[in-house]
Amino acid sequence: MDKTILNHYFHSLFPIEKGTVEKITLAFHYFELPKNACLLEANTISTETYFLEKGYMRSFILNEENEEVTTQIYVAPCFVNDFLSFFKQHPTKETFQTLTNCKYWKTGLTNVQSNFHTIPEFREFSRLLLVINYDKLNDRVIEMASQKAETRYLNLLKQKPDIFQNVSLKIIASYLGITDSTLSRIRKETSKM
Amino acid sequence: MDKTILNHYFHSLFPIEKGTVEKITLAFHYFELPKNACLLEANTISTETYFLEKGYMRSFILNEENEEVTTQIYVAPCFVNDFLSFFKQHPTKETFQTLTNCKYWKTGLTNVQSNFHTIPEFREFSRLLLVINYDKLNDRVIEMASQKAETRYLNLLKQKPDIFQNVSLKIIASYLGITDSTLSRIRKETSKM
DNA sequence: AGAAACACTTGATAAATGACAAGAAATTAC
DNA sequence: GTAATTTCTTGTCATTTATCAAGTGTTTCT
Repeated sequence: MDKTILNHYFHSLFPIEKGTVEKITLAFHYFELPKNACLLEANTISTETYFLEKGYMRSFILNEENEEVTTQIYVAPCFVNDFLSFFKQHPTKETFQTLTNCKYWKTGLTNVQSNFHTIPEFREFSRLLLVINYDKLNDRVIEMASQKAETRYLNLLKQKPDIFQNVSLKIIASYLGITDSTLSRIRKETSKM
Repeated sequence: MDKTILNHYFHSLFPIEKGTVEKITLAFHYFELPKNACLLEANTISTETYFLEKGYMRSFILNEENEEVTTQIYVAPCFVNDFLSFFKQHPTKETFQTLTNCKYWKTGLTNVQSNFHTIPEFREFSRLLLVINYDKLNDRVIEMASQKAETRYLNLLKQKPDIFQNVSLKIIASYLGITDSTLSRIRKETSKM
């Protein structure tokens, strides 16, 4: 199997020698999931870390009214993780679900731990992955707290335009923290501009 | 200087042998700041990591209208960091400011890096610190996207009751993503219940 | 002590968004 | 290919929250 995209992702985030990257990705295994499949279910413990090579997916939780609240939309290529569940071996709060057919690479916690403690570059990479994800989430909190729905929509449209061709508006709306009716109206308004 | 609280914080997050913790905190230095002082200014590069031993502080950004948006409220004891700025040596987006007199321990990036690469338990601790902070932020995004202001206020009141005695309502309001007038009305309403 | 700045509340009104329901359009299933 | 299901839009109306402005009380500064 061709690990070009996976290997390149490591390179792009932190400069690692080619041989070292290959050593790191040696224990990554390929698999695929069809559309609307479940990668990781709520209330289970995440035992693997996933690299999404191709496709779109999301994570969501159920609120008190049993409505699905989309917490994240993932666009390949990227790592997909419930960090707390994986590293602390806690049950997940969220469910991870494919939105299109998806291609993945996965590896287990044992392998991650072994690499983390023996390969300095992998340590740096791991930390950077967390730091970058933290920063993105922080930006999203700021946006949620200080921008109105229309601005958040326009930002998303600019940052991840392709999700609008691959993810239902209902899911995008719940990711933006609004109802699908409101998103529909916002789209109508902004398309005039 | 007494590093009891600092050392204990390491223990509480991840089980580390006493001697190892003392080795880790050896290069942490004590300092204090008065109320309304600036710990870390926007557009500078964070060169140190901070442990807040006592006091209250916040981070904030300026939005387009030059209004301060509080991004985080910190209650001792906890680590206070701009992760991206510190680990990637990028300029900060946020300003970190004391809200009361504060007591800190700090150490530089060189020391963190040295510990990270030589002390396995410190690596685990560092990752856990990031993971836990990521998870908290994630919970906040979910709350912002799915709960109304009154619910968010009541949750905050339950989780960090003491900030209401130590932080101005204006700052708490902007942390909740609402105006101070709205917070004032919510408090009036909920106090009747 | 007095002035200035700040924090908090409250009123009136407007804007943003949600709730619910119905219908059209697209997709999926058999 | 048709029925069933889901997605998206739109209308009406209710709720939530913002805006602006005024007034009171509190802190800070000199």
